[in-house]
Formats: sequence, C-alpha cells, structure tokens
Amino acid sequence: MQRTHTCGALRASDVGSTVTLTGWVATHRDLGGFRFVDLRDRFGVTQVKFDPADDAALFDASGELRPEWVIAVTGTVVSRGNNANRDMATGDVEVAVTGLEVLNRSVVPKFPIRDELDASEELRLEYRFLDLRRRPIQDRIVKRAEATFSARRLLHEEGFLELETPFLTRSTPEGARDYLVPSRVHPGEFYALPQSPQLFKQLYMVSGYDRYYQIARCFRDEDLRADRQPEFTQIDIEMSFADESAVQALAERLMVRVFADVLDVAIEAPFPRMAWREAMDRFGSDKPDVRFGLELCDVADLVEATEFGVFRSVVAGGGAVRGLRVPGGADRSRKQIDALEAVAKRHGAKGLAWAKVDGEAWTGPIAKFFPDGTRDSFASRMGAESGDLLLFVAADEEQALNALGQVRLALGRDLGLVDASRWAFLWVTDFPLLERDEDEGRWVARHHPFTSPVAEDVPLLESDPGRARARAYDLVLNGFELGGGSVRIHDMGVQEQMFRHLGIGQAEAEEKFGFLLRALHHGAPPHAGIAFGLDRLIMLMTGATSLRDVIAFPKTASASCLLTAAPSPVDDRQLETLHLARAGAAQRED
RNA sequence: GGGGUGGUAGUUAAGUCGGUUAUAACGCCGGCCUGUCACGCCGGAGGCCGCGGGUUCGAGUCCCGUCCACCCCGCCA
Repeated sequence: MQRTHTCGALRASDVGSTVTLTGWVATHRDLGGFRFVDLRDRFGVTQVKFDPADDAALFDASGELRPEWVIAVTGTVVSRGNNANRDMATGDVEVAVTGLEVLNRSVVPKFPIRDELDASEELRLEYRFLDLRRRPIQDRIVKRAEATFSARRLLHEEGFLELETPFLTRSTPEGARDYLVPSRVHPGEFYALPQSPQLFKQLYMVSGYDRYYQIARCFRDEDLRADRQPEFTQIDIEMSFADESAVQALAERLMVRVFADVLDVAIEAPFPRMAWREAMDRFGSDKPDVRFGLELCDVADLVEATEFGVFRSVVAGGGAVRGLRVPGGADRSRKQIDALEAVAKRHGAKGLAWAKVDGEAWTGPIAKFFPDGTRDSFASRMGAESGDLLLFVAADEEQALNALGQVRLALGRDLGLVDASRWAFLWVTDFPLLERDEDEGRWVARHHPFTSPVAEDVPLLESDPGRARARAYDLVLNGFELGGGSVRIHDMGVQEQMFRHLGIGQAEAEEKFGFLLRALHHGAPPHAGIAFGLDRLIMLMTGATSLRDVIAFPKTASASCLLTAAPSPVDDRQLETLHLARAGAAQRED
C-alpha cells in the first residue's frame, strides 16, 4: 500500500476522500465497542478508527495492534464533529479504516515515544533510534538539516564551491590531541583525523579555488563537556583576496539567512565589534554574554589607601583587583553569596570578598578594612548606591577576570537578567596573537600558527610578543563562541618568523609543515576565513542545553557510543595487521 | 588526571536509626467498556537493590574498591 498523505496532512477539507496512511502506532485506545489508533510519522499524528459496524473482521484484527507497530491503513476521512481535538493539527478529522496492513511488529519499547521526557539519557542513547522518533529531538534534527541547507544555498549563491578535504591526514604538533589511525602499509606510522580542514582549505586558496566552503566533520581527542563532542561539525569557509571585513560581512549574511530560513527570525546586522581587551575588562570573558550588564571594574589603584592586606599584597605583587557591583544586591543572603564564592573559587579565585552598601557605611567581613574616606573612591568608581552588593576578586589578572566573569554569569542567571528572547551576536576582535605556555616555557599560537599578526604589531614579536595582536575574530552569540577565523599568513617570510617565535625550528617546520611552506612559495593569494560550530549553532537556535540533543548519534561524556558500544576491543589479528601491540594494562584484558 | 551527583521491577522514582514479606506510578498480560485522545474500571505477573569485597546475628541502607551515566575543573590553537 502506497501512502496518499502523511500523518500530518489531513484537514477538514479532506472529508469524504479515501486515503492511505502509513506510520507507527503511537497509542491505541480500546473502548470496547470500537478502537482508536493514533498513527504517527515525522509529519504528525492522525487518529484512525476501527468500528465493527464498518468491518467486523478488521475490527478484530485491530485488537492486536501495539505501540510502535508499523502499519498502513486505508479508509475514508470523516469529520469528528463535536469530538474534534483542538490540540492536534489533524484534530478535525479521523480516518474510518476499511483496510489494514501490518507492515512490521515491534517488541515493547524500552520507553514510550512521548514528547515529555520519561527515560534516562543513558537509556535514550542506547535506544537512540527510538529517541529520535520523539518529536522534540526530531524537531532539532530537522532544523539542523534546514540550517545546513540554508547555509549551502547562500554560499552557493555567493559563488562558493563546496570542496572536500581528507579525513586521513597528517598529525600536526600544535593544538588539540589528535585521533590517530594506524597505517597497515607503513608499519609504525599513523594518520591523524583532522582537527579542522585548516591547512587544506588554505591550499585550495593557493590553488585558485578562491571561495571554499565545507560542512566539515572535525575530530579532537580531548575530554568532553555538555558543549563539546569528540567529533563535531563546522561550517568551514575560506576566501581569497579578502580581509577580515569581507569575511565578517559574509558571516553576517550567513547568520541572517540561516536564522530567517530556520527560525523565521530577523537578525540585525552588522553585529557589534568589541576588542578582546575590552571584552575581558568589561565582562571577564573573551566570549561575553552582552544580553545584560553587571560589568566589571578595575579597582587595583584604589586598594593602597585601604587597610585590606589581602588586596594590598596582591597589588604589590603585580596582581589585579577587580570589582563587580550588583545593584540592589544587598538583599542577597549569606548562603547566596557563599554560592557565588564557590563559583569564583571553582574558576581559580582564592576567594570572593564582598561588602553591602548601607548609606555611607559598608557591612560585611571586609568592611572594617575600608575606613572612612576610602569607601567613596570605590563607590564612585563602581557607581555604587545604597542597597548594592559589591564583589571583589584579587588574583593575577587572568584569574581575577575569569573568576569574576563567571560570577557575573551566575548572577545574570540567578537574578533573571538574561533576556532569553534576544540573539546577541558580537564580534570579538584584536586577540593576542600568542600566549605563554608556562608548562612548556614557550609562546604558543592562541588561534593557530597560520594567523596573520596585525601589521603594525610585527615588530612586537621581537620586543614584546605577548602584546602582538592577531588579525583574528570570534563570533559570539549569547555568551557562546559560535565561530572564529582569521586573516591567514600568505607570506612565506612571515610564516617562517611565526614558526621561529613558536619555537618550531626550521627543520621541524620543514618536516611538519613543509607542504604549506612550499605552497606559500608558489604564489599564495592573500586569504582569510572562518569556521562556525554547527552543533553549537543548532543548540542555541533550538534552545538545547547539550550538544547531544542536536547530534543524532552522539558520544557520552567518556566518548563512548552507547548505541553501538564503541569503542570496542579488537582481536589480535587486526592489531598484527596494523603492526600494533597491546601495552600495559590493556594487555591483560580479554 | 581531579571534584561533585546519581545507579532499586520493563521505565521513572520512594525506601526512616541497619531489622523480619522491598513500595508506588506508568508500562506489560488477562477481563470489562460505543467517542476516546497519556481513555477509563477490575484483576495479575514482574526484583542479581550496578558489580566485587568488608563490617554485622542481620545490609537496598554502613565502610572500601570498581564500572557506568551526568555536571564541573584541568584539557580543548
């Protein structure tokens, strides 16, 4: 039986027509005299009715139907009259069944296929094929497909080519841990799965394919989070003869198009720009959620006048003291403030100092260290008024900003300051090019080693590498890093200089990146690009709180797939073929 | 690598100070029911209390270890 309509299609205007529907038995209601079945497919649900007055044999046969059986029914569309269900799109009608075919039976499912969550996530992941039948998950997966289609359409219109890059590629020293693939043909050698198609898309530019994009799978063997999966998808873009403004403008058109197509939401572009330094100083984050205020404040220069030894010694040691004013926050309980301190400590602060402003006076544990005449300077700097709560973190600058930035986010949530209906896009620009890796005692690229320095900062590479800025930009949405990119180095000499500053010697550079350096020797055009985290984008667009909810077959927090039970042991013959031997503890298993 | 939370019928959960037969709801099976829509009513079956060890006269409960899931820190250019 071929279906004539989907289960979401029938309306009052179809009354009288003969139709065939196919789908899954969502529920069956046996009233004795007749039976209703809700038939479900991905388009909706339609009620079908078995009535012995219509066909006694068919009525008997319908008695064995159970949830998740796959059936086809033929019948007449009839009006439900006064019994219409206003909660269903198809609720005005039902199908009076005259023909039933059981296409497949189902065992009793481990959990019911309902919109409301009734099963643990562990079970849902093990029976993912059932979970994916549920409407809320299905909506997100469908929106994901719509978003990629929308992106492809726009990029195609703008003259971009969708080009592929290899999955089996070379391990490179910088960045995240690689997933390795042993070579059978080359004993002891390994491919790496790409952390991103970065180098290949640059090579495409050198080859003259001047507008590239790819919906690219990327792999990083690092520990997981709710917003981090070991394999994830990027909308990856590269453009020749383009600078940051061209890439950003394209990215804005892309976001505007995708939000319009998928959510029917009009995003305003251009998006605001903010320098990294400003983002850190004002919000304590390089991906600030700018949907609410509660900005940070530098008070280091004011502490010398106080008697607070903790602050004074931190400042004397070259550290920072940052403050955060919570308007009307004096009503926060001790327990609530303790919870904020726990947030600060978790993110690297030694503690969270606080005072409540009561007219001219302060109350709280640190109040006694701020004698008359010292409080005014803080109050005016922070804009404090009576009834406010003042919070302070003293630490080295990076820790102080990060800890207080996290306290700010916690407060934003607790105080309900976040307008969930807003889409607050923001470009963060002027990132530092390099950052110090104290463990290895060297400078490392903050973005990646192919990011161009700001031209006027090139001399700083010699004199003060930490102050050199990158021609890099991140796109931030509601406090999440949605994407990032940069203008690339297309000059061989600058690239070699970068490698030198990163402690990558000429021989190593030649061995690891020789192909890129050779390419840059052969007429590399200026080029720039960006990559968006598709999974995160869909997560934000659908209001999901975990990447697992927008990936059809995700991994658990320990990078396992509960559906397939991957990863799994392999037998010794497979290992031999790959010239691998078990080591240590793994040797004793199976 | 570290910290936190959880694991008890098919599922979701309750289980007191360690006590005798481990509860409930939903689901499942059987019966009844002609307007339900998470139909309703009556009855029934269903347990390796994650796993291993220990303490105890006695452990779902206390202790140690371990596995799995989730959240966070480190890590993730």
